[in-house]
Amino acid sequence: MKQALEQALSTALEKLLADHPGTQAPQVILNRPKQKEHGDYAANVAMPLARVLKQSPQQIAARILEIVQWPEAVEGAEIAGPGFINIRLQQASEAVALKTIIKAGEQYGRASRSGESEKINLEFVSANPTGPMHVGHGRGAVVGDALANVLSAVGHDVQREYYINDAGAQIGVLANSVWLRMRELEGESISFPESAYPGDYIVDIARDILAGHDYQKLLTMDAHAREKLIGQLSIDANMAMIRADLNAIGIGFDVYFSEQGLHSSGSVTELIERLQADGVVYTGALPPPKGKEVSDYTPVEQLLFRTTDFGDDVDRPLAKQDGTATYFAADIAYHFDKHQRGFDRMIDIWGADHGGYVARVQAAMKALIQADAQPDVILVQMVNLTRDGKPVKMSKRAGTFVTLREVVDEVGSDAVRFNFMTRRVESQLDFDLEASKKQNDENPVYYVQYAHARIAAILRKAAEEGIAIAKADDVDVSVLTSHEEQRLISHLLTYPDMLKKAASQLEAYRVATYVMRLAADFHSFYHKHKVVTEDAGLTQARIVLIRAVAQVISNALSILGVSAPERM
RNA sequence: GCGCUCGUAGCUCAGCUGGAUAGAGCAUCAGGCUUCGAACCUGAGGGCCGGGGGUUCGAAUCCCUCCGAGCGCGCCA
Repeated sequence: MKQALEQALSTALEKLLADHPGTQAPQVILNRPKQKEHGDYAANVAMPLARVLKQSPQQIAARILEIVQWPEAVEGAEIAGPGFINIRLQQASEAVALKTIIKAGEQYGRASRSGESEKINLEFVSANPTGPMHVGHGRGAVVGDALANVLSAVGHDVQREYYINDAGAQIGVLANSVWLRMRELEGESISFPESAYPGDYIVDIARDILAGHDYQKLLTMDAHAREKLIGQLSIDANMAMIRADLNAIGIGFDVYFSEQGLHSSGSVTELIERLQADGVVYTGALPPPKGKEVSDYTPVEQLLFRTTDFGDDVDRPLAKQDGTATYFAADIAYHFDKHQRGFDRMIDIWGADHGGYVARVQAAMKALIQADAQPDVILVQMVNLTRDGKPVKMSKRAGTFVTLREVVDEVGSDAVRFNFMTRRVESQLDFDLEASKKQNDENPVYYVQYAHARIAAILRKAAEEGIAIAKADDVDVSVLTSHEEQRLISHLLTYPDMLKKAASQLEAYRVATYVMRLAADFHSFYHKHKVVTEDAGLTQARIVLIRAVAQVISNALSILGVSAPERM
């Protein structure tokens, strides 16, 4: 319907502008007015034309209305306010679309692959394999997974990828921490250094390794080889834990990509050579950092990438003083690798604390590819964990660190996932453990699920009453004329557009706000109107309506990774 | 000091590629269950959209500036 109206207006505009050669017809975008008096759809096309045509928007709108050939369902259109064209549709003319929703089922709102489909690589979470994930990682995970669902839903081919930072100094720290705990478990008295990882999970890993390996042999083996072995075993253990924790909120990946692999395969060295050949690398010393007190600053000659030529603030080191590659060097190699794998587009979801990193990666890719190959980076702001409104103090060292797994175990996957999706990623998020456990107004996830369960209950009731649910095609839905019914119908019809917008803007939270509003509309309808009544025709029509509502709620929740229960 | 993000009702947030009277939940107050699930609904009060300037027919939305908060700023990842 919307498309038909836009088409009609576009055609009218073309005719109108035939008298004005050279003027570009503005794109017709219809929206749903907030107020019922403003009709079912509104167009503002006349207003931007006012300046070009040197006529008042009202005059132009009047001309358009003279020319336009509306589709049959249009009852009337009038000019209002500063020049809006408000379109009224015939009573209940949109209700027939309910049948399409029911027929499409889980597919409603989804688009299949088309010429516009892109092959997208979406990298998210990528938590270091040195310990458990915290709630901030959880937010990134939930946002990333939902975004992947949104992008797939509109027809893109999405690969979910996890970059494992299994290289660098932190792995040495991890190996050392585990080794110290192993020795402690074997009876040695160890003073645990501050630089080591303190968590209990380190002890667990140590115990597991001892169970599978001969301690005496480990003691006597070459220290370097031992560190490598224990490091790898510890990474594997942590990754298994991370994967299990992600699984607990229903998240999995298509690809786990190892940073270590980039080093061992020579990709990092090759990349640095490539950059050297391009002449964007030099040896030099960086100026001291600004605004941060560095007492022992000593300039160091190192291999620098001239990222300032590509939009960065300062040049960035590719190699450390000892000659080994920096994390940055590996990360460029990683992004280059993704590009070589043939993706049309890559999206990275990072925590806000990595914000300072965006410019250099994009600069690097610009230097390397000389095309539009920069990743879209989505920065997810912090999560402030509270309990009854009071901040939960977290300190890794004091052992009061709250992990994502603990939160999920306490409040449940659905509540965690939905609450993480109710805000834009740019906004910091307060997550209250107690409020998220409450099954009441403070917790939107149950509000939405309740609407779904309520519809299931009505359908059960109808079945008890012996009402056979008619095929949607055989039902006359034109009787759904009340305000509440019309509202629900028009809201249901915007679902595909909402999804498209969420995809194009990379804003999956729109699905959550959408489904909350839909649930609200349903609850209002429920209180005003009975579905199962004496009037058999009306009953069938309303059953079609609520089935469509349940379907869309279920589809939306599925994208968010939240269950749509029949009973609660 | 510089960069990124944010600032909207008492609280938490939508609305931001400019459009009509700025919305929702919580909290407060007043109502609603003999009737399909009250984990719900209806109504009321509550706003210099952080301050100021600009762009224009029109600004919460765009630009500049100031204030405030978070994050980041050498050879960690």
